Amino acid sequence: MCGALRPADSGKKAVLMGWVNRRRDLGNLIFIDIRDRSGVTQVVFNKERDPAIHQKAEGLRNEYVIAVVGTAKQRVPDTVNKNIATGEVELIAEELRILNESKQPPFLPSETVLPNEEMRLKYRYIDLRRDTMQYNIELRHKVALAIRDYLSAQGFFEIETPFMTRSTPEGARDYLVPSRVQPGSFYALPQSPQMFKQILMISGFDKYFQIVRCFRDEDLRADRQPEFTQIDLEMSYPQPERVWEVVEGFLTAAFKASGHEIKTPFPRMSYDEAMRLYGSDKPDMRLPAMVDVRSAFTPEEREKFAAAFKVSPDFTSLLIRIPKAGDISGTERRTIGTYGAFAHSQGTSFVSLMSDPNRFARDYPNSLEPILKAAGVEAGDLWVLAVRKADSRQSANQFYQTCGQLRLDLAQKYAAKHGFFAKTGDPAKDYRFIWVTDFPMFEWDRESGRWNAAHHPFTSLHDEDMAKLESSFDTTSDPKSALGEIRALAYDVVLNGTELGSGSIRIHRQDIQSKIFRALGMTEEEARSRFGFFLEALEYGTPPHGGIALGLDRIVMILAGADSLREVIPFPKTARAVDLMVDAPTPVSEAQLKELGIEVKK
RNA sequence: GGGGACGUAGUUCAGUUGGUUAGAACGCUGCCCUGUCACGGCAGAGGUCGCGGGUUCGAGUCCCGUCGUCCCCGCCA
Repeated sequence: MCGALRPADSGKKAVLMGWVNRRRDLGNLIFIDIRDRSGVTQVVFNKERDPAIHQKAEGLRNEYVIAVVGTAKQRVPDTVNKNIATGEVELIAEELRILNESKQPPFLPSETVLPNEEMRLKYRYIDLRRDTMQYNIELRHKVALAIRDYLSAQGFFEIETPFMTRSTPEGARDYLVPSRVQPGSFYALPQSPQMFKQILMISGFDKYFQIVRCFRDEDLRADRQPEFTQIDLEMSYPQPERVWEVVEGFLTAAFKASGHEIKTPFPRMSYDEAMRLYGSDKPDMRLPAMVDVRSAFTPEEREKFAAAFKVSPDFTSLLIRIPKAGDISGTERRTIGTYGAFAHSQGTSFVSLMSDPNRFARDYPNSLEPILKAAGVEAGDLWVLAVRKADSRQSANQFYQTCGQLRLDLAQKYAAKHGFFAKTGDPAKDYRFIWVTDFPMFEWDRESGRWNAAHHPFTSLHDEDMAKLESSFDTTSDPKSALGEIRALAYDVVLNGTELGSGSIRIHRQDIQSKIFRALGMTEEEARSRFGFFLEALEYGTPPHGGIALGLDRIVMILAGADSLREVIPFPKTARAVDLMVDAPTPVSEAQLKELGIEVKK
């Protein structure tokens, strides 16, 4: 391998095969860096020593594939290259074979500046030759392997489930596959193997996992691809804590595989708390929480503030703190709230911001100190007070969420100053995990005017909330229904503000499952027609069970320090869900369509 | 569906107030060079300024449309 030679090998014969990474032609002396996935080695062609082979080497160009036979030699001290692992040796070429030539590539893998992503994706095979991509793909392999090994050792079976299955209720849009044998009918690609893994529990495979591709036809983001890989698992008879333990176990193994020792158990926080403190159900714990400072106002100044901002006297006032943002000009301060997700979410329309410390000190001199103290503000920190406009129809949670977005926008803008997103080498700081628990069971869907399952309709609820469920059947089309207060036995694992995975304890009794469908405004007949097979299965002795699924791509992305899933997926799709290399999707022939009984509207 | 950024040589970019022949670096071609390692030196080739339309005496530059890539909102049980 091209990255393997060491001083101890000097004098040995070696055969290296790989690409010409760089050539340095000094005339009678030619150096070639030969590269494969393991690294690079310098090969020397000396005209004096061997004119024939030297002449052949003159014809070498970037990205030619060659085989070199030679003798490894320790370099003399002042010619050592400390930048590469093989820098203390070189290969004295004795035989050179050109295995294949290369056209001039649109860009070179050895180039330090990246071409734009369109180019990288179109010529992905060249892009993947680059060090970082080779590293990321290797990392992905190691992480997946570590997880497989861990789960297998814990008694989990990896079991495959169908890709061609039936369209699932609710959730994301399905990718559909037309049936030729039954024209007009379609398979759907799984958004997740949810029902199959529950069926596996009913089938007695009490510990299941699968590293499996899932498909969702929704718009893409940097951390969302239409096909992505989940670490999916399910087990019988667990408390949530047991599921968390398994996840913490395989994440420990996965992080160890990439050289990081993480600490378990992860901290836990309820959904309500996460919303109040971070304005998000996936809090980024690397940054300070938001603090409600309303009680730190003096009574008089609270009145004054409420009047000035036209809010009721018991207003919620969140202080968002960005540490060490340093001096910020008035002009810059006025742009707060005009960029990023906060502006996009129309936060400015119902959230008022106060971000001028001088003005605040002037108008509320007696409250300043207690407020800054309550929020832990230190010199050099940027802080913004956010209050909800009185006439707003937005819910308290929407207010928290919007403030949470502002918190992230600001943190991103001043990342270079506070440095909380930079890797320190200390896993306890670099990787802030948290379990978010007790999600709401249902969420109101304004468009369809009914309640939806927040997680999915097979999620269990807290025993104590059962009464609320049973008393709410008359209010299933009321946005103020008590359904909104029911807590699910659902949990997310979050890392640095990214949702890694989501799971729950499932419903294992048919009578409770029916009640959930009723709450979702579904009649018995509708439920039967949509997943009758599943309801029937529940009636044949279903053990209590629960599980979770984690995004492998996201885990690897964070470990790789990448900003996009495309850096850890060999063949990803663009924001318009196009594969630029193979040019998919494409129209298909009339004949193909006809066979499937499909007519395309133009 | 909506908002924003970008699109100039093979690649990464610069291109002033609209003004004569559109530049640089890397890559490419040729020549020189025996210790380079992002080798160096000399010479050279390489451009439908994404595409279409408009304004203008004159458009890479201004306007409209369109296509593509990226980021975000909506969406993502």
